[in-house]
Amino acid sequence: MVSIATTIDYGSASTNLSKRTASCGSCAARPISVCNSISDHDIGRLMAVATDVDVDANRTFIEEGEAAQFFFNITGGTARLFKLLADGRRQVTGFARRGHFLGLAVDDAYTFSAEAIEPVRLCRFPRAKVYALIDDFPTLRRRLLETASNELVVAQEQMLLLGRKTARERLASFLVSQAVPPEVCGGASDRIHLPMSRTDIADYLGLTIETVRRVITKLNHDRLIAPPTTTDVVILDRDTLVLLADGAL
Amino acid sequence: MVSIATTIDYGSASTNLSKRTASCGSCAARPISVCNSISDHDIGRLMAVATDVDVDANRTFIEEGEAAQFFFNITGGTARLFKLLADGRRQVTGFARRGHFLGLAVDDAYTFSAEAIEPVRLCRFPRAKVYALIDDFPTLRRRLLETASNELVVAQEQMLLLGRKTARERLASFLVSQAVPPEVCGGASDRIHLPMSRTDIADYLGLTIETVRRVITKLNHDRLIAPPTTTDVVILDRDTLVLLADGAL
DNA sequence: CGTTATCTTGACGTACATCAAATGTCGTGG
DNA sequence: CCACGACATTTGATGTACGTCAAGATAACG
Repeated sequence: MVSIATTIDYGSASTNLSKRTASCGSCAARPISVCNSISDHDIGRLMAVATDVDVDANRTFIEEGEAAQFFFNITGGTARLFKLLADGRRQVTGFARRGHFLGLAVDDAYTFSAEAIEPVRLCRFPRAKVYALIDDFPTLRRRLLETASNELVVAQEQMLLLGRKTARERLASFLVSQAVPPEVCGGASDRIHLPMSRTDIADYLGLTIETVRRVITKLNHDRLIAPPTTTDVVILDRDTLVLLADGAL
Repeated sequence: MVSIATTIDYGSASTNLSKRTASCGSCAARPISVCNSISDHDIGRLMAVATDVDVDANRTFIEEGEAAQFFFNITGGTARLFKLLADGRRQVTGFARRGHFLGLAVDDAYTFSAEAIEPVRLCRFPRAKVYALIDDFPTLRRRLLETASNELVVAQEQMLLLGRKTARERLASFLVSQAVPPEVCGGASDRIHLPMSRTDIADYLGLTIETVRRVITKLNHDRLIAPPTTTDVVILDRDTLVLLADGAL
């Protein structure tokens, strides 16, 4: 029922992970990622240790328990982050997209897995080299602390969702949270693109795919969303969804 | 059903929050908290902006949504951290004890509330003054980043618990996680002290107090724990509990 | 255009919540 | 020291939101 993660293969030529030197100047993630804490003048030192990596859809690029060799910055595509129980039950802890920084675990092993939902492009940094560099860039460490703190806030919000919200409230929370993907775009869009599968959404919200579907149908009947396609949802009544998400209805 | 948080009163003489100047030299939290990243030689600069605060049991000292004026370091006692929904449903996101650093939220407002479970002693720092100081102590920022990363790992583990574990597995996870409270103590103790109420435990595990009780009774019948008192549990079969917690049974 | 995975919908089961009442615990004051 | 009230804990009876199982429809993919 849950697909077993495939072995990770960073090196061989036959892999789907092609490598090349990163170039920050034209990077789409630069303006919104942690690396914008380093000036154009100094960015070369970071770029020198970075490698650009392509990951095919559904490919695992971080596996829980493996030695944490790298930090990653997602420069394109979307990934799911998750943890597994012994019998295969899965909890998706988050979705990561362009600009998301990964690998902050302090231990020597990753504490979660990451897979590409759609083709992903990564900027990859050897942890050791970043540590050697980081003392020269206090602004980078400040930025990393900000990032970790923000993720902590999001994680606590998700605990509230998983521990105390109804299925309907979980879906409302999810849709509202997904409604502002393009950081560049000024106002919040009401047309949401959902690259992840129903299974991913269910595992993110602590539900089953059937319940996700039934609630979506219900939200549609209640005129809160338009009839959804597999990958897109249009929000019709954002205010009500927000109230629902906060448990006020 | 859920008690409304009382108004916070830091200042008046009639409050239960007594204040005095902190003295780091004799502080029980110093060896295990973020402040151990600063040398004895430099600690005076941090001590100069710190205030020692006593908080009575069940008193709220951080309220979600309030302006985040302070960082806190718990030097004694235990606190519950939690978020509320509009109708009073509560999710306890964690328990904080001696050495725990609080207030990392980047926003200008706290994103969670904190209450003393038992009498708590806090070391309180004005955020602005810490920010003014922090650039002089890169080791402190590193330590804060470590702390935030560790909490993130714990938060993701809790998402797995809340989203995918059964009530029995949740209790097993909780008991195992609480079994190593004294950081100073070498080996893990099998006698667990639980200062929090059943309601706190239930709200932490995303369950009701009745379910918590029934599962505890069952764990006792199964000889995994000894008959518990209100505040203490003795683990009889840690290995089995760990397997249970990991979903392997 | 066939093959296969994913999604959808319905019927049914269950783990946990809710409701209700008895019992226990603890602080307070006589 | 003991009586009392308030509140937390415990236990049982019942309800339900969501999970499980199963079958058919749709979409993805080569």
